[in-house]
Order: sequence, then C-alpha cells, then structure tokens
Amino acid sequence: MPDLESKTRYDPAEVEPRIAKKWLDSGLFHPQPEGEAKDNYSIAIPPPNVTGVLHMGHAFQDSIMDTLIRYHRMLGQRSKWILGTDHAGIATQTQVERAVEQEGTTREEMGRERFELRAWEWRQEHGGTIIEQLKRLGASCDYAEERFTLDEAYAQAVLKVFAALYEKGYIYRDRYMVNWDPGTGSAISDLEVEQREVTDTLYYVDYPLVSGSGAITVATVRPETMLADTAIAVHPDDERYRRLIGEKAVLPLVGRKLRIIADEYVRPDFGTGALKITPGHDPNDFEIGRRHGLAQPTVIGEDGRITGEAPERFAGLTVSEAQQAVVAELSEQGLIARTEAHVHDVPFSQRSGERIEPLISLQWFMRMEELAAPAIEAVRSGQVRFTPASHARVYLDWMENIRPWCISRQLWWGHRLPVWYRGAETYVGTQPPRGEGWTRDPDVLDTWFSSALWPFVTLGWPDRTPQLQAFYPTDVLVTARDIVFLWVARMIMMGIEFAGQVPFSDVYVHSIIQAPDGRRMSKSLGTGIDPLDLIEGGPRPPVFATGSEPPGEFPAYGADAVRWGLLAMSSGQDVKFSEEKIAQGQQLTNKLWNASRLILLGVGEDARVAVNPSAIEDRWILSRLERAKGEVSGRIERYDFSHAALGLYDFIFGELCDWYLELVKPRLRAKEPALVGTLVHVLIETLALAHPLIPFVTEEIWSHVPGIEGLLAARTTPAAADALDPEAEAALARTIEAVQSLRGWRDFAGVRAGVTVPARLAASGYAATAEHIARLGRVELSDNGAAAPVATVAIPGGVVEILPSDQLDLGAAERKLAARREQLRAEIERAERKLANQGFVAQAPPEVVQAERDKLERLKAELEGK
RNA sequence: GGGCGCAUAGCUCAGCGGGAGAGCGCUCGCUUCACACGCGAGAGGUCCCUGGUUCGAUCCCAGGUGCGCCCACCA
Repeated sequence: MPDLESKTRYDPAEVEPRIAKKWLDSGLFHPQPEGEAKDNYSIAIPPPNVTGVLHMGHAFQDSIMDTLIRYHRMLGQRSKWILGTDHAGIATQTQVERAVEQEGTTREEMGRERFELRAWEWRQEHGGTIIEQLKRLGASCDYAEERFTLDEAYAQAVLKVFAALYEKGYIYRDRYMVNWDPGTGSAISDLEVEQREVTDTLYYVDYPLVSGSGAITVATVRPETMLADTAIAVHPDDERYRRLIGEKAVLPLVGRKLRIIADEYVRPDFGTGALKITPGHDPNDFEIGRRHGLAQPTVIGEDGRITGEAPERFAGLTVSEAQQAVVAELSEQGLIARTEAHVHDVPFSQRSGERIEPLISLQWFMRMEELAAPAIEAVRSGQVRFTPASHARVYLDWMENIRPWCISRQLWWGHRLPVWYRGAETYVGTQPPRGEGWTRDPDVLDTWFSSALWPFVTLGWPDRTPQLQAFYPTDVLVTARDIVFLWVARMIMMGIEFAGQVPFSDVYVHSIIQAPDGRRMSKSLGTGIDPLDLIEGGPRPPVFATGSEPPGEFPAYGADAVRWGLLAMSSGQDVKFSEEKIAQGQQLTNKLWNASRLILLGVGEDARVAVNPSAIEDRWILSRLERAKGEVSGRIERYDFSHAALGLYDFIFGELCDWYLELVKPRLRAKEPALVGTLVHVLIETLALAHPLIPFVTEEIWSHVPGIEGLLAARTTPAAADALDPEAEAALARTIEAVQSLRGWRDFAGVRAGVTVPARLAASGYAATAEHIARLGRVELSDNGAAAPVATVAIPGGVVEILPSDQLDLGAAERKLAARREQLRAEIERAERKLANQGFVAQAPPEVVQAERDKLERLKAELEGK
C-alpha cells in the first residue's frame, strides 16, 4: 500500500493495474445466473473483431457501458456485461492472407483446410489482445464467460437458425444481380457498399442502324460493358426516337443486332436520351432486361476479367484494360462522337475499397419482410426505444423499405453454409446428409448473420439456460449509428423470431469521435490514436499536436482520466477528440486524491463517527451532495454522459473542494468529532457517486478509508436519501457571494495578498457565517462604530465597510472605482427603463418583474456605497 | 433526389423565451500547512445573416448562407 501522506500526486500507473487485479480476483464481474431478467441488468458488448486492437471508438463505447454496468451494480442489481469477440469474416481472413503471403505462400496454395487451421492459430496468437485492453480500461465485463462467434455451440446455433429460416422459405438461392467486390472476391450486401463521388469520362458512342440510315448515339461511362449489350432503350414519349422503336442497331465491335426498345426508366434529358442496356452488369439494366425479356450475357467474370463470352481479343483483359481496348477500337472506327467529363456517385466496397462490379451471380438470399414486421412494431410501440429518439425514424424508414439480404460470402473464414448438393438435390440441415455423393456448399455466411444472434446465443440459446432466464432480454444496446442497420435492426428481428422477445429495450446511439481536424479517426489516415497511449503514455500523432508545438508524447493520463474525458466529450452529435477533456479528467482524479488525503490524514485512524451535522456548512454540503447524486444518477439513466461527468466535476471542484473543505479546515485541525463524521460520510458518498465514471481512483481511495471493508465496486448504495436543506443552501449561497465580493474588491483595490484588512459587517443574515467571511475574505471584523469607512463592499443583505488602515492605498483604486460607477449607472438606467415599460410590468411573470426590481435595488445600493 | 443535424469567448463545447457559461489558452496576484496537474481575481462574445411572432429572441417560426452526416440503381 503506497503511503497516503507522501503521495501528493495521484499516480494511475501504479494504482490502476493493482486495482484491476483486485476486481478480477474478486469474481464480482461474474454474476450467478439467478433471478429474472426484468430485475437484473445486462448489456451485451458489441463484439470486437477477434484479432482487433482497441481503438478510440471502443474505449469510448466501453466507458459508457462500464459506467452503466457499474452504476446498476451499485444500485444492487445483479449485473452482467456479456463479453466476447466476433470472427469478423472478411477482416480476419484478409489479415491471415497477408500473414500467409509474408510466409511465402498463398491461401490458394494452402487449400481450405490448412488455411482454416492457420486462421485458428492466428486467432490464438492475436485473439487475447483486445480482452486485455478492456481489463486495462477497467471494463467490468464478465470475463469468465467469454464468447466467440465461431465457438462450437455458437456455430451450431447459427446453423440451426439458418435451417429454420430455410424451412420457413425465407432463405433461398437465386441468380441475381449482386454487389461483387473484386477486392475480396466475394459478393457483399448492400449495406457494405458505399457511394463515392468519381469523375469518369462519358463516352458518346454511335451504334449504326441496321436500316443503314445513320446511327443512334448512346452515352456511357462504362464502354467496356457494351460487349454485353442486349438492347437500346429510349423513352416512349421521346419524339426524337419514337420512329426508331422496334428498329435494330448494330452493336459495334461485336456485331450483334440490338433491338431499340421503349422504357419509362430512360431519362430523355440525360446524354442523348438513348440508353444502352447491359442486363448482366448494371442493376438498372438488369431490371429493364427482366421487363423486356432480354438475355443476360456476362462478359466480366468474378475474377474481374473479361470472359469468353466477349470477342476473343478481349478475353482475359482486366476491366480497365478492356475499357482502353474498346475505346481505342471505337475511335479507330470513328464511332466515338464525343466525350465529356462526368461526375457521379459510384459504388465501392467498404471492405476492400475497390469499385463494386455489379454482376449476376448464384447466391443465397434472405427475404426480410416477415421478420421486419414485428421488429417495426417493436419500435413503433416503444417496446424498443432509441436515444436520441430521432434514430427511430431512420430505423423505421429503412425497415419499411427493407430488401433481400445477400447472406453468402465467397470466403473460407466463417460459418460454412449447412447446405449440400447432389445433382439437382439440395439438402439443408445442421447435420450432414446421409448417403453418398453429397457436396457441401463452399460459401460461408455474412458475418452479420451470426452477429444478429449475439444477445441470446451468448447466453446459451437454443438451450433454455439459467443465463438466458436471468439476463435475456438485455437492457440496453450501446452502439454507433453506422451499424444500426447492419447489426441493431437484424438483432431485433432475430431476437423476436428466435428468442421470442426483443433483445433489449433501449438502444443508445452514441456520437462518433473524430480526429481534432474533423476527419474520421483511422489508422491508415494517421488520424487514429491507441487509447493505451493515452492511458499509459505514448507518441502523440501530428494531428493531435497543439498549436505549432511538435507533437511529443501523451502523458500517462490513466484510465480514469481517459474514461472521464471521453464521457465528457459525448453528445448527440459527432464530436472532435479533445485532449483537454482528458486532461480535465486527470485534474479531477488528482483533485479527488488530494481532497481525500486532506480528509483522511486529518481525521485520523478511528474516524467512523455518526453523521451529525453541527454547523451550517455541514448541512449545506450534505444537501449539495444529495443534489449532485440526484443529478448525476438522472443523467446516467438518461444516457446523458457528458452532463453526468461535468456535474460530478462541478460538485467535486466547485463545492466540495473550493468551499466546503476550505470552510472546515480550522475545525478539521481541531478534529471536531461532529465534523469528522460528516466529512467521512461525504467522502464515502462522493466516492460512490464517482465510481461508475472513474472507478480506479475511487476504489484506491476507498481502501484507505478507516473501517471500510470490501470493494467499492461491490458496494450498494443505501436507498434512504437525506432531505435537501434549502435554508442551509441559501445561507451558504450568500456567504459564497460575500466572500467573492470581498476578494474581488481586494484585487480591484490593489490590496496585497497577505494583508488582512479591518472591516465592519453591516449586513443581515450572517450570524452563522461571519467568521467564514472574515477568514476567506481576509478581513478582520470588528464593531468599531467610531471609525468612518474608507470604502464599502456590497454583499447580499448589506455591505462590508472597510475601515482605515495604513496597509491600504485607496488612491490607487480611485480611477477603477470611477469606471465601476459609470457601469453601475448604465445598468441602473437599463433596469429603470425596463421597469418603466408598461408591457413588461403588466405581462411578464410577477417573479421576473420582482427580480428586476431587486436587481435595481442592489445596483443602487452599490452605487451609493461608492 | 430524399432525410437529419450543426453554426455561441482564441480553441473544444454547454446553455435554449427575461442583458450568456465551462475546460483549455491569455492577463494579474499568491511557496494560504490536500493539491503549482494548485489557489484567488480578471480580460475576452453584432450568441452566422435577413425577416417574423412576442412586453421581451442567442433560444420559437420562415427564408438565406456555410459546414457535416445518413439514405437512394439514373447512363
């Protein structure tokens, strides 16, 4: 145990690892699965990627969840934070592929079986990192029941769900237009596609008419796809082309004859008003093609190269090579009428960053309407609430227009589809089919398919486990908005369908923390930081540098400071990362540490005395503490973490330290028993109040409080709340204002810091606090009625008259006083004008009018005093 | 093309019908026996613009400007 007396600074680096171990050894984070979910409290962590490392978004999100979990645990609820990791199909497979290539081989060379083994090894090597980082942050997860989405039991549950949805007819196989990601060599879902603005060349290409009478010109940004054109479309009402409908044109370079068709989809005002139709490589053309019964030739393969369906000279070229070749040939033949630059949105893969190649592919899909219906109702009815509430509408809009989900992925790392084929037969089941000659589908499921089951499969579903009984449904899902559709919506649907209840009653959508320059935090952009570098000290990336200073290093702020700072940053909006807030958190921990030293070293060893407030300031701090408890708790419960954090800070700095501890120092030196009781009580309650936000420093101080046993983290807050004490609050508010006025006057009048000034109190309402005013305002009060005051200081309820003293040089202050008088006159005039306004006096609420009158009186009194 | 949000002190942000606040930064003064990662006192703001509602607008309404995000298959 470090020596309280010698440590004038709180040292998180020494304290935090020690405290973390204490918590882990205590078993506190692993609740027994007892009782009912409605009485217990649980949160399922959004499972981080198994081989990932903690980034700022995690640290932020985990600070929020841990605050909630610790808060509810201290309310006496059995609280479980469900922990685990996600296999993260594409992300992990990509990592392993890279590692394998370093070793001089490739995924293909290794073959599926060996590669999967290598991936499991990779998980062994790198899978524990993020869990250890969570512990360092102080996250009170249930580490004893860590789950993984590829665990045997989890995998079985996934297959069971797949088979059940197949039985219901929701899951089916189809040849359909998909988003092909050439980067990962897999289809991906609509949600994994992002639109990016791109400047392309728009080519105007002449397609000669079969009739020989000229040509029809189409505009395209993808000339290479013309190799798969099957028609030309115009708008039925377009006068320019009406006579051509039904005629044919020759597809250049290929020679195929294309019918000219009419379709309302075509926009007459874009390009030439004639659109080439490529059903195999464009989602819109695909639909048009279906309407008109067109063939769907494919000239771009899944490898991103031109296929044999195109003329031989193009086969094997990459898409961009093919574009060059096609444009060259068209130019040669004089078929490119003109070109222009065209800015438009183009789909890219969020996974690989490569441009999506829309193509027709045989994939597994899932129809969503039936599952969506009750999930829509759950939000409409308020069974699931979003915070901020605006997200509910976005969710509903998306759910009401939900489309089929492409769930198969051409990867090796993941849940392999429980589907086998034999000739024309298809078998779907959690166990392999009996009999010979079956081949299993090579594809795996979209990672989000298994994530969608997270809140109940982690608790043992499909078995009816005590865990499920005790902790499902969970209470709140804490997430960023970028995965509301990908994950949250799907969890709600699957939870209702398979676990029979919504998976959580609240969804808290938190802000996204951006880099200080407003860009998103990203390792590749150099705009990210490792939270551990903030906690333990580490390099400060250039974008985090302040001013023109070189970036240097982060100090070791400690986990509490990082947690508090992140909470203080949170809001409904996206926020820029602010190191100042972390620093403010550090100040708070240090302040609390030192305030506790003052108290604990002051009260001595056997200090547990009953709370028996004897002085007005004791009543005041108890009342203020009660208020702070109410505010901080209320804000945590409303997911308003920044105000919870700032409210705590204000109480500790602005009330406990700045005023109460200063007020009671003389009594503390005298070890007045009544004070000791109150002080220790206030310390204990403050630690408990602060613990969910800054758990380490509070737990450490807790262990120094005499007579205390057990962990603060395990303490449950006594229900009985002390009443507020308005009288004491009002008395101290006056006292504080009076002290501040005196200090202000001193500074203003140039009184040296060490000088105590003789004065006379000519004000009512200070019977209990005159001594405080004298000490903190540094005046010596007397009732010397004879001396004429040399100055007066206005305070609530009267004035303090400053008496002559050779320590004072008031001539130096006269100019300043004149300025103050001017200001007072102006304010008086403003107030008088306002009160002369009949509209104001007649229509404003009486208390507002009265407040204005009081203010005028005060101003006048002060002016007269000067 | 739809939808949402934000513009307040040098910086990051609170506030949201009755003459605006915090942290950091800045200025001045303090070895006041818990803390100089501290204490005390200050300076600093046409609360984006234009109209409207109101006795009164930073706050409500309308329009505008600027910035950001989400959704959407227009070559």
